[in-house]
Parts: sequence; C-alpha cells; structure tokens
Amino acid sequence: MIRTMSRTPLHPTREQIELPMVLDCLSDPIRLAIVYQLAQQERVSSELCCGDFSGLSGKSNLAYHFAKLRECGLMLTRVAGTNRFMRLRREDLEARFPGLLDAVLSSAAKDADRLQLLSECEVVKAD
Amino acid sequence: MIRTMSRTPLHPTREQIELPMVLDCLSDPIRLAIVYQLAQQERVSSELCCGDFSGLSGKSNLAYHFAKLRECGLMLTRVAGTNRFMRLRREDLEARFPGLLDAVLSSAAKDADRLQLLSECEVVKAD
DNA sequence: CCCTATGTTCAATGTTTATTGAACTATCGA
DNA sequence: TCGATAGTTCAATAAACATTGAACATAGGG
Repeated sequence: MIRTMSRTPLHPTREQIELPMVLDCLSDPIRLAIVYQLAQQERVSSELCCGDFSGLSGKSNLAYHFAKLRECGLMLTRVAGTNRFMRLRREDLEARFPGLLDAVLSSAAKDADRLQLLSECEVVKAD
Repeated sequence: MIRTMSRTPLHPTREQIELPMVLDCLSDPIRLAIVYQLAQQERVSSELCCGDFSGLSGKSNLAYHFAKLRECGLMLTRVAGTNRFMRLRREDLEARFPGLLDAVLSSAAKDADRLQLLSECEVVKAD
C-alpha cells in the first residue's frame, strides 16, 4: 500500500463552486484567518506557503484546513519543489458570487481584534 | 420539572453578532432558504411565521433552525398569540457587516435553481 | 547518498451537528 | 370547556467536523 502525496491537488472548476460550501469554509475561524492573511498578502506577493500560517495551528491541522479551502474553491495550490504556494481564487469567486469575498473580508477586518486576525504588518512574510 | 415555552426568545444585541456564527448559519441549505424567503417577503409584509416554511422541513427541525438563526442574530422573533412572526435583522446586520447580507442573498439568487430556493411568486404567503 | 525541511496522509479521539418522532405548552374559537 | 392549531422541547441517533501525533512522501543541500 503506497501512499502518494498528490502533486496536482484537486480544485473545483469555477462553475462547481457552491455557495453553502464557501460560506461553511469561511465560518471556521482558522480558515477565515487563512483567507484573510492571503488577502492581506495579495498586494505584495499574491502567494504564501503553508509555513507562513504556522501561527494559526499545527502542521497537520493546517493541511486539513488547506484541503477544505481548496476543495470548496476558495484557494489554489501550486506545488513547487517541497513548497506549496497558495493564493485566493479572487476572479472565480467574484464571477460566481459578486461582492461576497470583499464583504466577508471587510467584515473580518472590522472585527480583526475579536477574530484574532493578524494586522497587516504582522503578516509580512519572513525572508 | 415544568417545561415552558419561552415567550421572549433570546436575541443577541447588535454588538454581540459574530461573523463566524453568521456565516455558519448561512452555510446550511435550509437556513439559507429561510433567510432567502424572508428577504423575498420583505417587500410585502416583512414578517413570516413558522408555518410559511413548512415546505423546507418538518416542524421540529424548523424550530431547531429558527433557534440557530435567532441566536446568531440573523433574525428576530416576535410572539403573537400562538404564532411567532419572524423577520430579518437587516439594519443590525448592515451595521455590523456592511454589504454582507446582500452579497449572500444575490449570490443565492443566482444559484436559486441549484439551491432549490423558491422563486418569488411561489413564496407569496397563502391566505 | 544521507540528512533535513516542508508538507501530506492516516488513525484515533471527542465534539458538534442535523434530523426524527413523540410529548408537551400555549392560545384561540366554537 | 373542549378541541384544534401553532409551535417548542426533549431524547435518541447517525453523520460530519476539528484536532492531535505519528508515519510517510518529496525535494534540496551538504
């Protein structure tokens, strides 16, 4: 029984993205924080890798949440060597659910303290 | 041990409304359909009672979902005799999370078929 | 070629969730 | 006062979910 590490993670097509799944994904505080952090970073590099989220939870738990975010269509994973780079599927989400992602993100920003989200400067990637 | 039926259901204050709870509430297809139906009805009467949702599920399951919607701050319940009238907490939601409810509702409207939501004419209250 | 770093997969655990039917409360009207 | 109507509460169940640690896969650098 060989266990392989998928080099081409599954992503739903734009049309396959479902509203309830997206909302459910965003309703988990850890996943919301991941999405928020990806959005913050967009202006700089648009991509982050798993290790950049180590403040949020343990590795295996993060992998679980990454999979959910991928499978519901919120983000895209690109494998590069031993790293996996992730970015938001902004255009696809905007096409399917106009205004939704931004409404969620700005709502989250308003409650950043309550949601224990990192402020922008804290998110800057270590080099 | 006396079981009472609360005449003044608990509602969170505006400030107590939390984003993850709201998103989680809206991520359930039945609750999303309830909220959608309430929004459709707003132009006509702004209130609906439990029986108006009997197409969505059984009575006790609906009561369960109504409680969740109330407790997360999405809707308000007013007791009147043997009926409970419900309406969306539009203003509170708009104040806490600007644009969010409308983004969800218009996203849901786009996917009305997929989400098996009733079209506007089907929602009109029976007399 | 081995060691390390990055991240995934699996199994096990305990918690939360949705759904059902039956029992119950409360109100209205005849 | 009796019955019908509207809706809640409870208990039980099965399914889904989040979290943990250990084992594994993969790639890169000495």
